[in-house]
Amino acid sequence: GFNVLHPMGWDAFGLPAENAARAQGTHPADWTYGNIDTMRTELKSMGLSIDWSREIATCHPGYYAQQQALFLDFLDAGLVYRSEAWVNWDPVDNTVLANEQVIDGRGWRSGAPVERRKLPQWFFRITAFADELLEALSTLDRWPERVRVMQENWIGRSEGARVRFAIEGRDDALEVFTTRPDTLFGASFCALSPNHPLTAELAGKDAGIAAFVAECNRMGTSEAVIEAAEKKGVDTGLRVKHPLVEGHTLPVYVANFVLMEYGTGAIFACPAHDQRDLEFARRYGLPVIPVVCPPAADAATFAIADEAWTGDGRLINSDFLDGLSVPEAKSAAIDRLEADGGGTREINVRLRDWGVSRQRYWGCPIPVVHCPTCGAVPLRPEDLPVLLPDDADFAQPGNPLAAHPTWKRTTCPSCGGDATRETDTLDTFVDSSWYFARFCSPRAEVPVERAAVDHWLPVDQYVGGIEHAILHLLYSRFFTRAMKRCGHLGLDEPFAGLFTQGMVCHATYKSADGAWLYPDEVTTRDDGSAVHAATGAAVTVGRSEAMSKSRKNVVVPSAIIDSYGADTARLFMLSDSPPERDLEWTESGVDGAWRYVNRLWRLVTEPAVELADIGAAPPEPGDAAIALRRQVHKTIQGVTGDIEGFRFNRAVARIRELTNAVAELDPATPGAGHVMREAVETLVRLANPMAPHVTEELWRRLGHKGWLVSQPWPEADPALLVDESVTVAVQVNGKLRGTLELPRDTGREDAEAEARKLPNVEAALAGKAVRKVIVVPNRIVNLVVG
RNA sequence: GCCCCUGUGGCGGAACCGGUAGACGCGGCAGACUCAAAAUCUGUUCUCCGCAAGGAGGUGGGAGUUCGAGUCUCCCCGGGGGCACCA
Repeated sequence: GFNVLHPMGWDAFGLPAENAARAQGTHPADWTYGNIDTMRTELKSMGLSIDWSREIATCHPGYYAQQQALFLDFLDAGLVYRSEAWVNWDPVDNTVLANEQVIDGRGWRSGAPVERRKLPQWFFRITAFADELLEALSTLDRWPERVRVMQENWIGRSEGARVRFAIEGRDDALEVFTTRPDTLFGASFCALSPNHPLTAELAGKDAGIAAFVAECNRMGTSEAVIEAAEKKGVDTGLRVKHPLVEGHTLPVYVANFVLMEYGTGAIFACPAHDQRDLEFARRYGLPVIPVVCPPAADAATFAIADEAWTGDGRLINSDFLDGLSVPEAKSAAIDRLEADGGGTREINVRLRDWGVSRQRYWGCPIPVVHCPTCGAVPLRPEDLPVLLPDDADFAQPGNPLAAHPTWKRTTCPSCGGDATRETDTLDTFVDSSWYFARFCSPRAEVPVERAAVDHWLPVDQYVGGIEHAILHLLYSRFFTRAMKRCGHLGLDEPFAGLFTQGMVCHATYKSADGAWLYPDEVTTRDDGSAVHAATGAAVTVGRSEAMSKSRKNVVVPSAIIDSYGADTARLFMLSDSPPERDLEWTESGVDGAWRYVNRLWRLVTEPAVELADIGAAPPEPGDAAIALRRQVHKTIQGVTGDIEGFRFNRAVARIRELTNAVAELDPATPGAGHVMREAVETLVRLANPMAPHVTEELWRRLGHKGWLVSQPWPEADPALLVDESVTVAVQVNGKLRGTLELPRDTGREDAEAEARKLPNVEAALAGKAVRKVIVVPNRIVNLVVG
């Protein structure tokens, strides 16, 4: 009864296609469209009711041309810029690598040591929306809490102050960001990032500093390296003036633990209350002055040993801050700094602007040209699209677009002179950041038709894996806001409801030579050991993990559908595991679903009781028939609620319970034929979303015309949802001693009296005085004895 | 290190708001049908004591709140995930 848009599309640009092209000599487009055809066929065979008329592929010019138009709009709106940035550079493959593609400091493909390089890159100004993106998380009440928390952490807002330290003998000041202005009186030095501009300036004149910076740049950026790295630095010789203590100066170091990417790239250090600062201070013999006294400590004797105190307490050794709590002192210190011009209140975010340049062929070309006189010039909208050349050479390393002999040659839209195209393509996460909007008008000659998106968006129910919690879901939220700013959309949030489903997992198999094996290459012997089916060689069974092509622990849907049918595959996937949890794929589980589908079939085609004709007047039903009717209607209500709440495993369990009850009905019960028809039809209707094919066939066999899927969803009769009698648990001192069948809503006194009559209860009471009686109507009677 | 989630039979998992723990399924065991097997069907299946009726214990461990705790609180342990030299 709902008007539902349920489309499907392909996020089809990206590295795998390009790597396959390099490895197999196929064109990325051929490889990609071939895979799409295979997957479309498999999805269709599952019977997923997808609207294929809206199918899109992000690698199709019809899609990425509109993405280029959006890029130009964003550029106009100031949401795109070009800037130099440090990147991971693979010197063998001649490309930038994402952080995830750098393993132990080496390129994942080439194995070459990765270099840090500064390159001009295109950025989306996602930080312009940092506050909004954080604030609006609280409005996403149909999102999982943990996804909101993850985004909150990722944005990483922290409140603090920007503090200026005037440099002795110079006109400029060193600016630092701190969240602990309360500890300013405990400052014993300042430290610069090795990549700080001032560091670069000093390194030009000081070989010692230059050598230290070079050493830092050689160090990998991997977690393991950082973890093990010691806090090291070098004194610059510069001295800065303490902003709150007249005449007090602090030394300035370059330190390896200060990041250029966060804050101002420089810090002031209070070793007593920051562990890194403490380690650094101990190494270089710098003062450690406690300024926050823990609640349990004595201010007169409190001293720092090996651990910095980062908790709350009262301020000491801090002039006008003495005696204040940490939050009070933070506020008071900033007030003083603002009054003196020594600093300002500042909020910092961890979120960085989104670097979208990739030195890759198989992605959306960036619609910009580089002109020797005009610089980087965006194309005019009428110049779009910029299409990928079909004849790129994948045999050579590096970016095939840059290496193409003619593609990049063009003229400047501004001056008309010779110019070259931008050869970087967009990060594939850009492609997936607005596709949901494109589905509303998939063939439009503009990125989105406003009327269509106003009608359909936001997405009412989004479904995706938890792995998208930060990247895709944050980028899409940014894109929606950016598109709104450019007039394409009228809303801020793309996804009103989000459900994060689990992954399908399977054990992994490895042969003795370390090669991964597909599950169907492996058989299990009677003794439980696994062997290679063809050779009989021993196989190592690894732990179950998410199915992935690289580990070969995959079972292709078509194989299951071929042997069991789509209904069995669907039913199995829904049966056991709640959808947000990972699903362990086992053959035995599939067998169980297969048995159920067959059982349902037999129940309808060979019923134990002849089903009453549709519309025949029912006789006076027997008790068993009445009870089954009640269960039918409770099942309708339960399954409906379970489906709406994404508890598909519970819904399947309820359907199976009703199936069991139907099978147990005594055929001699008066009215059995009528209740059987109602029960069996209800089963077929409730099972239809899970197993559509067999239930449609059964619907016809039950004598109906037309499609079951077009029938309204069954509705429970409220009169049949309440039982006339209820089972009440009877406890003595909270321990179960028996149960009672009582008429619904039996009074407290009557319930207690009945409870006391139970033989077990009498024995348990055994003359003891009942001190207290708790009666929860229709549920429990608890007799408390002294 | 910080943050979040999670822990229930041999296994996947049920259990609304604190009220009969283990629904439903898988697997196992026993039986029916069969020459036999497969398929199917029936019974049984948390642990211990007991012929039985029944009793005792039991939701990672320990405390607490409560008439009553898988569910709430605190501490600890295990598993998973996120962030991380973030100032």
